[in-house]
Amino acid sequence: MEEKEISQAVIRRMPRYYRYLGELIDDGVERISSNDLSKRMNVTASQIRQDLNNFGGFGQQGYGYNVKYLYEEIGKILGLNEKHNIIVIGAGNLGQALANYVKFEKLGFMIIGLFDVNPALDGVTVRGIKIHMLEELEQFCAENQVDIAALTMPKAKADAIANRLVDAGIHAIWNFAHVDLELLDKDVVVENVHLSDSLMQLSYNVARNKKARESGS
Amino acid sequence: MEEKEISQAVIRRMPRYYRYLGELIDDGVERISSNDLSKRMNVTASQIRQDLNNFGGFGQQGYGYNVKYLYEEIGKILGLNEKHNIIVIGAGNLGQALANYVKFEKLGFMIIGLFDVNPALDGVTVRGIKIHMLEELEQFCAENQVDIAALTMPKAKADAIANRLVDAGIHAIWNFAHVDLELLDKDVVVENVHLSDSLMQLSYNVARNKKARESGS
DNA sequence: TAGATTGTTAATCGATTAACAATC
DNA sequence: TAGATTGTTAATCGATTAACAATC
Repeated sequence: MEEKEISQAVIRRMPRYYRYLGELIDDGVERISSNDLSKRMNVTASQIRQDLNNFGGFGQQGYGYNVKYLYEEIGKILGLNEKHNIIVIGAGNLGQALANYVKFEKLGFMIIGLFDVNPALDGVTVRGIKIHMLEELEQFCAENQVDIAALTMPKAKADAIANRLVDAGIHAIWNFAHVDLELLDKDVVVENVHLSDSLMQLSYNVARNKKARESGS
Repeated sequence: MEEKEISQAVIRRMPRYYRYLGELIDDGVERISSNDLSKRMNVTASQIRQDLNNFGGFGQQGYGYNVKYLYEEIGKILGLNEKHNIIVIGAGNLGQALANYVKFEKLGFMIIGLFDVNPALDGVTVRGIKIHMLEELEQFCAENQVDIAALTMPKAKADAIANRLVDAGIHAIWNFAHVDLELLDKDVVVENVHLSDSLMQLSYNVARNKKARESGS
């Protein structure tokens, strides 16, 4: 039963394959070779074949890959064959933006509740999703199947709430707070979205690009 | 004048160093060794020294690094010594959430305008920032110094608008639309934030973790 | 000076690319 | 069957870690 660990570098690329395959389906393309796909996606055909073969042989020699089949298989790999219930902690702008984003539902990620400390938001709904007070968190988790918690509150509170969530039995955190969560319990998956980090990376590349433009040209 | 290219793997880590150094300053710490920092950040001391030495020698043998100095130098590397003006295309939930996020301003990223096609939003302000109609885009760019454009509109429109932005002289795009932008002009820096990709990566790890828990325990 | 810790070179590890035999 | 294209092994490349001489 030894499962070989697949690197996160590979995992990070899977959603992109999934997206391109979805577009191919929309375009009515039935099959595609790793070579053709590599040209569209700007990666090497080798990488595509290596990546996919981490999970099994989805293609056929002399034929290539069946687009629809591969799309579905990658969906399964990414866990999209099951529904995931999400709660959002922090019903500020970002939290409400997430609640309003219908795209996630199409992928099977259902936002089933928002939580905040601001009494003015108590009972307010966003696209039909109710905002609860934070103190109801544990009870809500006991009464509902919650798979993922998205953290959008200020970083000062993130650690404490993350640990409350873990205690309430949640094993997955989508962290938008600008901290590295310190979770004593190791059995938790954290995915960070650090917007300001991303903006700083862009800023670095802007400066570098500008420099190159000024000297290079 | 040959500039050695620094890998994006290194660049991606710089904002994290910057954040930890900021916290050390808040804690009143004056100096730190790569070894102590490595323990806090959960990386190797070797990596810290290698990363920093891409940009120069900021430390001192037998002493370590001066926290404040290193913080400022990394800030400069990331371009935070200059102000950056941002416009946001798409004044929906996400666009407005970005406009409301004061954190960016503290880092020198000023959002100076929002753009949308919805006439109902024309002239509305978000935290004092005005929403313009999309057709005013070119004129706005001509009259204002715009450094970065954040794209938060539906993906169908993203490519066309990205090219308009490039034509209007913008060299940096912070792309939240779920497409890979195809920009004919190569002199543009793009940073992607694909929230659903990130969610799918989390979903994969949830499934893997669950499997491990069920068999492993 | 002795001790500490950097900057940097060398060794290792992992990820990507190339090559090709297997096979549809 | 001949041609195409995969799955997979081998080669290369790049990134991370270890080691240590330089030096504060």
